[in-house]
Amino acid sequence: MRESSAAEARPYHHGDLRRALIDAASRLLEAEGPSALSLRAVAREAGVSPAAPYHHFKDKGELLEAVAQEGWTLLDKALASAKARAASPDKAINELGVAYVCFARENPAIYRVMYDTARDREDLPDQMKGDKDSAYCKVRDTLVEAGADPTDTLNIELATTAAWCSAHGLAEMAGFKQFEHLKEACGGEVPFLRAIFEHMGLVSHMTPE
Amino acid sequence: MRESSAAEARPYHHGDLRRALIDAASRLLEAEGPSALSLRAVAREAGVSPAAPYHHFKDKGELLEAVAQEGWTLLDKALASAKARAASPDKAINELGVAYVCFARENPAIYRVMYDTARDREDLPDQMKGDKDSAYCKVRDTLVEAGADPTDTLNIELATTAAWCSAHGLAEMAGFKQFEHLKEACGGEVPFLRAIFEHMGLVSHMTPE
DNA sequence: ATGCCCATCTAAGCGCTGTCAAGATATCTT
DNA sequence: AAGATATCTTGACAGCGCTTAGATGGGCAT
Repeated sequence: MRESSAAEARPYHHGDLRRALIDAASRLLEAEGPSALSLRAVAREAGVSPAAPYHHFKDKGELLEAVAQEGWTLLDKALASAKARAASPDKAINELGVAYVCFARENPAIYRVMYDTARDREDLPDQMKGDKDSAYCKVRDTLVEAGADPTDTLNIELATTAAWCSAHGLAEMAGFKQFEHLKEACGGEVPFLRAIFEHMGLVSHMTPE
Repeated sequence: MRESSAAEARPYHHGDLRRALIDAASRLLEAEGPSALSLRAVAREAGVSPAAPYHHFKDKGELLEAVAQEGWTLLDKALASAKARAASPDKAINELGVAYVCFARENPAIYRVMYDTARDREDLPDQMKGDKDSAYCKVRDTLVEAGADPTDTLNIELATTAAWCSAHGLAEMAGFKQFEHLKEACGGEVPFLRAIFEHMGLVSHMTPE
């Protein structure tokens, strides 16, 4: 009776059906889109009966939450490597933003699931907001490194929130074809994103000029 | 054979089932949430058989598109009256932003449907982007009135897009309970929104200082 | 090694869904 | 008055999420 730990190490019949289901769901999700994903299809993809998933997840929502968790982990990695790549601290925020949007654009289905499950609970996962080196804290620390006053916590939190919301809004809208001509005028999608983030002026309001 | 015009004036049996279905859908949507909305429930609410809606809409998606259309019209009105209320041009953009987010927070279900249907087609409705006095143009004009150079069209479009994305991101995230303490610290939801928009600095980058 | 326990998986079924085809009914046109 | 046509209903199909009951087989105590 040691399956109370976070992840069952070695289930019985299938090997690791929980893992297989999450993978199958991610696969179908990115292939068919979030609205087309059914629990039965996931079971089919994993080669088990339609009722099998219910021994590993309370319901469909819980499976999606597990998929979303994976997504937040991936996003965390993407942001970490973007921050490592950034040349100077005051350019790092916009680079984080670009990396954020690129992640969302490259994994549209999982990105959608991440926010859909979060909104259902009106609660962002700890992974994003709570942990010491979460994505949120990465943004906040970057703002401080860029010159924001670390003692003015309200202002820092507001700025971090502003940055996050901007990136999320851009991530959701960058796919609309109305912006195609703007992307071309900027010379590609990434330059377009950079230009938008510069317009948002996320740093200038934090530094004591 | 004059039903080819935008809205059937006076259909046969029901009176105006198309209208009644849209209203019923809006009602159920705001009451039960987007995920709980079924076409059959809409028909039930309108007092007709489950197949009746198919004489007015190709499928469920087309009904939702009609509901979304109503939403864009409502949003347009909200933004127009916010702009009329604004004291000075350089404060108007942030006021538009606050009004935008308030609309989304007061009509969460319809707001979701607006963007869900738009994303399905990767295409925003003309009502938002195309028309001469659409919501998009309202934001752009406000930026010009606040001092942006109207001849630099690329810059204006980027700034308008940046503003729109920021507002949309904020609208989607303002519901998360992680931000409750920030709202309290700011003295309410609207002051919180104002503070965030100020951090986004949407105007400062447009005016030639 | 045997036998029990229980986790895992399957089979079958419930009520729901979106959608369609066929038929009934009311309105418009002539 | 009669035919055409738009509207609405009935009945059906496949698929969905989820539940219950039963089959299967690995882990563990004896």
